[in-house]
Amino acid sequence: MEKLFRFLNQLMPLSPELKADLNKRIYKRIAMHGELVIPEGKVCTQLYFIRRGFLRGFHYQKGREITTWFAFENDIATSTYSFLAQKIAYENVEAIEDSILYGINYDDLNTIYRLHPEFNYIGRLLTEKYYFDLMEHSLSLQFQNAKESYLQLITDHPQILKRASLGHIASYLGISQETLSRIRSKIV
Amino acid sequence: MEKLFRFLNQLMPLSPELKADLNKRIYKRIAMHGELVIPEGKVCTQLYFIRRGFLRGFHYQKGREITTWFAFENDIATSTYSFLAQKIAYENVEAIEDSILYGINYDDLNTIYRLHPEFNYIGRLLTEKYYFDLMEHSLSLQFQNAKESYLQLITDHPQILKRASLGHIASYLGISQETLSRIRSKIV
DNA sequence: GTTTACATTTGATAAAAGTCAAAAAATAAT
DNA sequence: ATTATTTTTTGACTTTTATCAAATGTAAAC
Repeated sequence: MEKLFRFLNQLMPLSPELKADLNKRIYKRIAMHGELVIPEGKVCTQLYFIRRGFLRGFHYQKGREITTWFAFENDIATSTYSFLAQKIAYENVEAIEDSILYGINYDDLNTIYRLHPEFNYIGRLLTEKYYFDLMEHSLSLQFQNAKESYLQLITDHPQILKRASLGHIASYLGISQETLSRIRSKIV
Repeated sequence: MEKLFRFLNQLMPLSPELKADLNKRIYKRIAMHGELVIPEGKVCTQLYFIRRGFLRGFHYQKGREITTWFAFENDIATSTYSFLAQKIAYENVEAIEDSILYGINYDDLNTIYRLHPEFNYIGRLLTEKYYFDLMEHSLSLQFQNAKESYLQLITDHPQILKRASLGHIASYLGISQETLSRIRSKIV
């Protein structure tokens, strides 16, 4: 848990009381490779900090899996829309490597926000960070062709390339797996 | 300004002091149709609430304009990445209808956040809202074809359809203007 | 080491979307 | 109203990407 506090502390110094209140409510969870950390179909109540490992968010569209994000060490992961809006999730979260997570549930997090209004600053900052990430992904989808998107992924997110499967990467880039395979063969 | 306070108040009741501090720092700006409200190439220091009108965000890619968002009455608009990260803007904001805006500058907004930590809650809430909007747009770009994206725009954002030009809408959907025109002719 | 399961590549073909150029339609300016 | 300007549509053609099917490669399980 030390690593989570270091992470939060670098965003904003945490008071001892805030630290204690967080400590009381955060729990540890292990997720093995292939494990569905958050399932679709019900309201997602858990938010996770990734201490170690690799997760992805995906959902089904016309019978196929669409991966919409990847998350690593020091990232926050949840079924975002469902967690924030407290509506039924259509998004699944899966561990694609053995992972160690620190979790907090929705009500507990809101209790923290209520008891420590300054914690909203961290909430705002993290939401902004993930907004930027999404913006980057979205721009790549909007005006780049398959090859350009792939090249950008190579330079901006080599981690994803190394650790995710071709199929997951392809759907993340909004292209078919065959197209990605062909692009890759031409580049190397 | 009454309308802005009503908007904020419905997110969280504003204390009289907060209201006064906002009042001191918020100014009014008129932007005419075609006016560049925020230009690229320098750090964006202004955030606007749209009292009335219609704006779009766009940037240039391979010599062409790419529209990434539209914003209406009761929306917040700025060159998002530049404003939040205080980095050089690559995004322009243009009024595509005569508009009335309420603005605040970056330092003043942060003064508000400092003097009134609870205002971070509103900041978090609004960031989350725009995160959802972006997510919706991004998903549409990722796994829908041109026709599906257009049909979704018709049902989800008829306002955009009515008020934006074909070229703007096409680039927003990530397709060429000719393709959009052909799709439209087949549907009607 | 062989079998089984799963992931990736390759080939042939079809569908979707882009490009360039010109015509038509809609708006704005005089 | 007429002209000028901008926006939208249409046509011919090219490029990109998807799809389906099969082959190959890789890794785990027995």
